[in-house]
Amino acid sequence: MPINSFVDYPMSWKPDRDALKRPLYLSLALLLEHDIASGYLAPSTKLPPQRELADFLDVNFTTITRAYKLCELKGLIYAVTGSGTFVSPNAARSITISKDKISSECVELGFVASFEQTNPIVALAAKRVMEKSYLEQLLDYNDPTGKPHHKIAGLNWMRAFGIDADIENMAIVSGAQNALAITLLALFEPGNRIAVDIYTYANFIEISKMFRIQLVPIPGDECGMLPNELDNQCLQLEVHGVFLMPSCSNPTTVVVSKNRKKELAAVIRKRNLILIEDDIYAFLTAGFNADYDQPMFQLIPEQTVYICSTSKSVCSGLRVAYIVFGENFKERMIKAVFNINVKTSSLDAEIITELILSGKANEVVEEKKQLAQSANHIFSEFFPLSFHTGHPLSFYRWLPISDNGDGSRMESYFLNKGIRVFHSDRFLSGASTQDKFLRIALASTNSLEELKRGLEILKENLRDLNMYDIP
Amino acid sequence: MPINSFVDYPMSWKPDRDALKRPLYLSLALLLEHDIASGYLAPSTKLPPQRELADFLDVNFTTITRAYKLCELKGLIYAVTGSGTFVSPNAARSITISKDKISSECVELGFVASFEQTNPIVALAAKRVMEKSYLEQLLDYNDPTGKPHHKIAGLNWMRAFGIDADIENMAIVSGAQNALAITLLALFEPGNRIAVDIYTYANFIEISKMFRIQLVPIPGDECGMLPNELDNQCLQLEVHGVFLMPSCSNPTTVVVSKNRKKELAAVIRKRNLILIEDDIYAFLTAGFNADYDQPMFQLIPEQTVYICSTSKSVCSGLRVAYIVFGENFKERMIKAVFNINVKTSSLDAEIITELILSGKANEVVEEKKQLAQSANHIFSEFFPLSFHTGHPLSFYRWLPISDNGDGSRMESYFLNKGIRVFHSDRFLSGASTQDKFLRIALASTNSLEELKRGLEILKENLRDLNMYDIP
DNA sequence: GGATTTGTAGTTCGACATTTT
DNA sequence: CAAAATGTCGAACTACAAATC
Repeated sequence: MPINSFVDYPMSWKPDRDALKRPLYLSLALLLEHDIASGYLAPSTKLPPQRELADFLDVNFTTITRAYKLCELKGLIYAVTGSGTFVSPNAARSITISKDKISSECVELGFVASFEQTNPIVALAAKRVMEKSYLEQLLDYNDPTGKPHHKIAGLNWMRAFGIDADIENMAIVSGAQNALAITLLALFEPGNRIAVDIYTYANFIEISKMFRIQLVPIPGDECGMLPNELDNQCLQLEVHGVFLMPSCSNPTTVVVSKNRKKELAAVIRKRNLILIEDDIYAFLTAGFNADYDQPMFQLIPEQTVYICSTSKSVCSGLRVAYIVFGENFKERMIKAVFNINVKTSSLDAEIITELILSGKANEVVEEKKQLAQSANHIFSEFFPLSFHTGHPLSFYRWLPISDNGDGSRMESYFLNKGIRVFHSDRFLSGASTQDKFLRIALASTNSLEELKRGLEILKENLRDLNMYDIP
Repeated sequence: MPINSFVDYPMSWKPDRDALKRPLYLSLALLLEHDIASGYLAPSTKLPPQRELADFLDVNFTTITRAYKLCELKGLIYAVTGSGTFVSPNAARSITISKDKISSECVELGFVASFEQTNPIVALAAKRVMEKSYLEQLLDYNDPTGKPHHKIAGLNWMRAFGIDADIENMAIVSGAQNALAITLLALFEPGNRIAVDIYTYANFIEISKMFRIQLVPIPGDECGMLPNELDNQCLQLEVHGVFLMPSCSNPTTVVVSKNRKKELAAVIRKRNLILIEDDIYAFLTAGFNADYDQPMFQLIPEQTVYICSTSKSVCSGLRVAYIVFGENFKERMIKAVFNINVKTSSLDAEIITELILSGKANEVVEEKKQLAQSANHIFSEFFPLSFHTGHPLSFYRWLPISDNGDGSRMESYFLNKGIRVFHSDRFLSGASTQDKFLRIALASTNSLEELKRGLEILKENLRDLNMYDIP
């Protein structure tokens, strides 16, 4: 195609030449950002190639590179060498998932909570903590990375998952999300790249955007991310890290197999990547899954930040997570903990510690597992997916649908029908795919009865929309 | 001076030509970083001008610009157009201030705590909270920016300082440092500039470094930052924000006067800056200082993030701070709260709320003020500085010393003598100054007796060193 | 106060790698 | 498998702004 073809084949985006001010690259980036935000450029639209747009605007093509790069860092577009530059699937809206207020009529199948029915046990432990003679010592600035006895309890807790570490190599922080923020700030720089599953934790996508870290989507199979694909991407781009949730990937429910962990660890070692291992669902997998051996941290401790939150396993409202890291990350991690938190409330940590040491935490876990089993059973009755290979106790399910429409419109549709669900578009780390899914939270209703009501609505509407064609 | 003068007048830094790999700019930056970290290039060393070094290495001078820029973003060096490029005073070490373990023999006059003697009152409130019938509701994922009744209590609390806002325009986060991290992530980008006092909060310097935000030091007088100087800097550079602690600047104890607030607000409005108003010491100033009127937030609400932590006023171990922001920052701020915290423990917020609503928080404040008055009185007996113009109840004092040595060596010296103090170098936002100080924490000893012991050691040693020549 | 020194910022150039055709 | 399309990255060029002398 000749370079001047834009007369015959109109470019998908023709910025107004006269609207451009100097500096050109900035002005151009702002124009592009505006046209994406306003919806004028729809997700997945292919933008003009750098050279073509440069020719049209009569500037050097690397000026376009710069403008595109700015927008790419903001997560608005993504570029593939050889193919072109495209508007991101999630460009126009925030995909942050949090417990927003929704109508109380509405059944929550979107945000994943953690069977809050077990909280009375936690409340009891909180009361016991208040009887402690050393209560006042929990109220000062000391021990910013956590009181020693809190850390030891944490190590005890994680030993069940196979973690073997020293209290010097860990810190207590305010939940998994907080741990991710600390890790990204401590070990990565703006412009760095982190490899992730094609569908990955939506809040990780969002926080990466905020920190200007680019995600590199890596294909996977039913055993997790494919080591070869990871290795290939590292050859092609400079990749600095990998983010994985091996015990139960969010949103796909994939469990990384023992062998796959070893293969992935080998690539990570070879390519000298930093592994962020979010093992929030370790309690569901260790001791349950026959194939489970140990976290990846144990395979490559010097290159791993292991994150173990108690918000799914014990209690979501007490913001306590453990971070475990190798010696070479220690200084940077601890500095980031200071800079983001100063410290985490020792009171919350004390309650979790009390639960762990008294054995009540295990009771809670058992009860949550029971509830998860029941919930998954209910789900399977509504949607008997013969090919479900994910975690059998997952707190959410990944439901394939046939759909070509807009993800957010679909979510609104269901919201109107009385249930909240999340469309797979929210979880896309890169380009759009053919296959579409809904993530259905099983752990967020007040009762299993309510869950059934929600799934009933879901099934009916999927039938009506002709989107669920599996028997 | 001819360009080739490096033969006659040796350059302060002559990187090994052969050690350079491609990419040149990166390799050069790493070399420079190494030579600074190793101490080979001492703080305040003037580096060769870009063109001179370029000539020496036979590359274009903008390649040097790039290498220098990289190091500047890391806070290792700073550049002044017309004057040259210099190694930062704090380049080689981290200045993060946190409550590290120090020998129990040692008197803590470095880290500023908050008269932890009042914590029994807080412990009582914690116990009362556990009796609440709605305890379990504090343990779930709901209300990520804070429960409505917690927010209302926060607004009540801040009303005493002159804050008038809506619960929609605030969030509860985990302490002031956490609030700063959230604000920087939400409203600034890497490479942005924030104006600060020449001596400013050390942890703000550190966190800005981590977020790759550059600080622009602005001179001030006994009423705070000078509006003209701020205005001038905005003319010269693109400045995006200002960081101020108007009620009692850390470390200088300067209180920004009513009029100065207005003048500064005018410049901030004119230059369209974002004001980060860290008002952690509002409780010491509002209702005490006759000149006090209201926070700067009230003057320019649409351009301000107001941060009000309870860790100095009520309890340091409960990590609770309120952030108040205008409508145009709301969306970005709330998103950042999700991405860094998900939420702050409602249990901690409930205890603070209980303290506020029961009036006990005010009791705590009164007790801390009493202690602060006594501590300041003791300090003045040891060091009768006639010219002390700062806050009379400040939790720390800013002691001028005559010294030309290395700040960290001086700190070690005192540590060996049995006290921890912080040298003014830690608080430098830019180039070194002539005047040197020590920041002496008054609120961190277990008793006023211990404070006296510490000040005794301090005074003796300053005399021995001939650094304290004021009667 | 004008020339010089020094740093900043936007743009262009060229070599190169990958993907598509 | 070669050619074309497309994006990436390091380096150079140029205009300019501020500080110094």
